[in-house]
Amino acid sequence: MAERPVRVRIAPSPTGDPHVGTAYVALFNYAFAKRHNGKFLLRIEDTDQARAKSSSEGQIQKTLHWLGLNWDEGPDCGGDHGPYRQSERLPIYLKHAEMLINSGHAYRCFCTQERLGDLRIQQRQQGLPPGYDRFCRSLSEDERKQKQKEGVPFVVRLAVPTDGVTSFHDELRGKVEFENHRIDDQVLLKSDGFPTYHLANVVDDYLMKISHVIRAEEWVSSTPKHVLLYKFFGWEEPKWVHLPLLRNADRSKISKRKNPVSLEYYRRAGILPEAMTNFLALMGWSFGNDVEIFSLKQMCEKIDFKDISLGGPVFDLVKLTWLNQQYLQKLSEDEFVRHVREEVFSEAYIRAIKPLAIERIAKFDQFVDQNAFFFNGELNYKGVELSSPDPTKGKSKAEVKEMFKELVEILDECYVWQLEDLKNIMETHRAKIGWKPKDYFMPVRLAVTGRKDSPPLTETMVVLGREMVRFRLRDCMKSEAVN
RNA sequence: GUCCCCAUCGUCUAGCCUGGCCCAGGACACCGCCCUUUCACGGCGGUAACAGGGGUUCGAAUCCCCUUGGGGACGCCA
Repeated sequence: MAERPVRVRIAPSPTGDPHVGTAYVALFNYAFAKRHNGKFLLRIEDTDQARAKSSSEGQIQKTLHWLGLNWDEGPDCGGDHGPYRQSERLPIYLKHAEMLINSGHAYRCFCTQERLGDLRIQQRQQGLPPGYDRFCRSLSEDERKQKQKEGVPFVVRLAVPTDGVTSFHDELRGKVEFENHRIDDQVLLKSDGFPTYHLANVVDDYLMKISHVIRAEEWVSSTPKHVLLYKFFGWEEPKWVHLPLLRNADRSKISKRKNPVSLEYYRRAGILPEAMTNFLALMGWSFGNDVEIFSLKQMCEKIDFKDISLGGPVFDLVKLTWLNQQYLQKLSEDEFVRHVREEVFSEAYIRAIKPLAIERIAKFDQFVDQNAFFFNGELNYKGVELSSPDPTKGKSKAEVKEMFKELVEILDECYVWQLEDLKNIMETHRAKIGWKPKDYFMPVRLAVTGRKDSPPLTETMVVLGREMVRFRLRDCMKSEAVN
């Protein structure tokens, strides 16, 4: 097998905020491309119509640029293998799905969501692994034609061989094998005509001449489906590289419930991009010779899969902070001033604060003290009274904590961070649990601002931003104020 | 539950492939000392790990097997 030119990609799905996991995988792809004089592409996987968010793609681009992970081909800059947005490639997937149907490697499935749901419940009850029972695979030609004529909605499924073994070589782990009878007949084309990840990803990787698929470990178990697709299309497989998964402190897969995962949060918190990429590089990879502080460029010169360890690394804010300090200390005076001006006291931010602050100050020298919480990251909740010591007059610590827990979860699902929506959300929540406004809003105010005398709460939350508000509520829940 | 992956200090890791140089090295955190009119930075030192059990071998953190533990996947999400 001749060595192909290195072409790798980061293929984020534009749902929600750009994620540290995306940056992590992007970093290794980028470094590997640079190391081998290859190309690094950005491809937007927006095939989930329900979850795709229009603002997200721009955020992803902005954030990757912030980190210095610039791509050679992508939706903004083009390239020879575009378009680089999957929603613009629909006919391609349709054509390939048809190719598979015609070659007998895929089939139309007319089963309803209800039937599939029932099937799953049944299988779970019987202790069987959930999966499609291949009902439609044995439909006769006439039955199939009849259903199509009637216009019954259908999906296209992969016809996985019922016996044999599918294996692949993972560059990090070696040979990984799966018995075919355990592989589900994966949906390739949804009933809305959009492809699933599996089809779109394989087709695009092939058409975009991707040489190495460097992605997170969560994909290992679906790789055999991808291998099968390459085989059925008669295409040469890429090299497979599955990076370890970033973890929460409890070692579960990193999640927004247990960690700030939004890159935007880290940027706002004053983490320098150099520190972030350096830190991410340390997750699973080591530079060698006990060197811990190195630039992206240095990493690009040295990256090698053999230096990646496979234990899932815990994303440790403390070490990130220390690393950031190292970079911060080395900033020149000009860089320092620029950063403080543009990131900490940016004009836009001060303008946003102005209407909230103006009523509460008589002299400018009061501005900083009154509004410090707009510029701080974590707050100190020591001695903050969120609850009432007298249970007849207010809520207990436990009640406040429970309320925060609920609110945080509501806020987690809140993708539009806008005044009216937020007001409604919180008012609805308050009404639902039947708390008096004072009992409800004061603890939230204290958690979010650290003080009783703040500007209007919801307005303040809007200015602080979703990530900071979520972070502070969570942080407060860990403090002695509610425990 | 089923399949797959993983396993060195609390955390990130070096060493493992090519057994001996390892009673296991570095970093973060923590503790102590020094510097210092404070704090921080910095310097020096310390506590702390080869998950367990079997093999193989003169010799195992390193190779093999089992157990245990952790994680991931099992969606018309990616």
